[in-house]
Amino acid sequence: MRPSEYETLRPEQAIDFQQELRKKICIQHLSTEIRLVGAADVSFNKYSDDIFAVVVILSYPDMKILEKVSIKTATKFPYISGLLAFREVPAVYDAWMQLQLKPDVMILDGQGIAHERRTGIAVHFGLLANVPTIGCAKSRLSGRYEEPGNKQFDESPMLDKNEIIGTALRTKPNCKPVFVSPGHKIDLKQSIELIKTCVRKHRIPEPTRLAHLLVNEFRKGFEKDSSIQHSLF
DNA sequence: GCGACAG
DNA sequence: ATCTTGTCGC
Repeated sequence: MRPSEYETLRPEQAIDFQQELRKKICIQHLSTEIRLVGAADVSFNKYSDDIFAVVVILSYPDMKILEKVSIKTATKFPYISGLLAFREVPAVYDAWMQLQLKPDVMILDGQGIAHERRTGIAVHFGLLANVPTIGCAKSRLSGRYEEPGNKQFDESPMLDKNEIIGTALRTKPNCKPVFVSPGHKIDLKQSIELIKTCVRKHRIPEPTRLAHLLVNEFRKGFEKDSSIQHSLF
């Protein structure tokens, strides 16, 4: 099924689709050298079906932006906890297809296998685009965990049904941890290491943080001011 | 039945 | 996620 058809699915059918995706999950060591890291984020306007998406490609571990693709489309699928991918992946995939550079690994804003059916947005996108992915979420969806220590890079495993599904990672002292879990074609240990390497001065790792800033900047460029909105893009 | 609930 | 100013902490 194509991403553009997701909006035709009812929640129950989306869950069935996830059960199929679950059979294809591939969590393994990534042996290729990582030189390019990508990140995606989406943004919305309240009460609107418009959805804005940005995918950025950064050099690794330098964290310099090498490419950016911004797109604006529409979404009918509502936000439902556990079914986030059906709302956001279509737009991210549109942007992905327009990239000149393809990253060695992509970071998605949300969970990887740290999901009730192990099919968070990072797993979903990784299988769709056939690219290694990591889920880096700002909050927990499923799984239990002990609060990690308060020193930088202290971590604590996320457990669900006797499985380690991710790690709560303290990227900055006195800041809430981020929740890291592998999505596709990479393992948890490598996922954590890559996220650590992408952290600079902020709680959120650079690729995701920049994608977030860029997509909001892109969205705001469409705000009411018909007189100049064309000259901006 | 009640509480939890990525973005 | 979005709506929003000042404000506390490093």
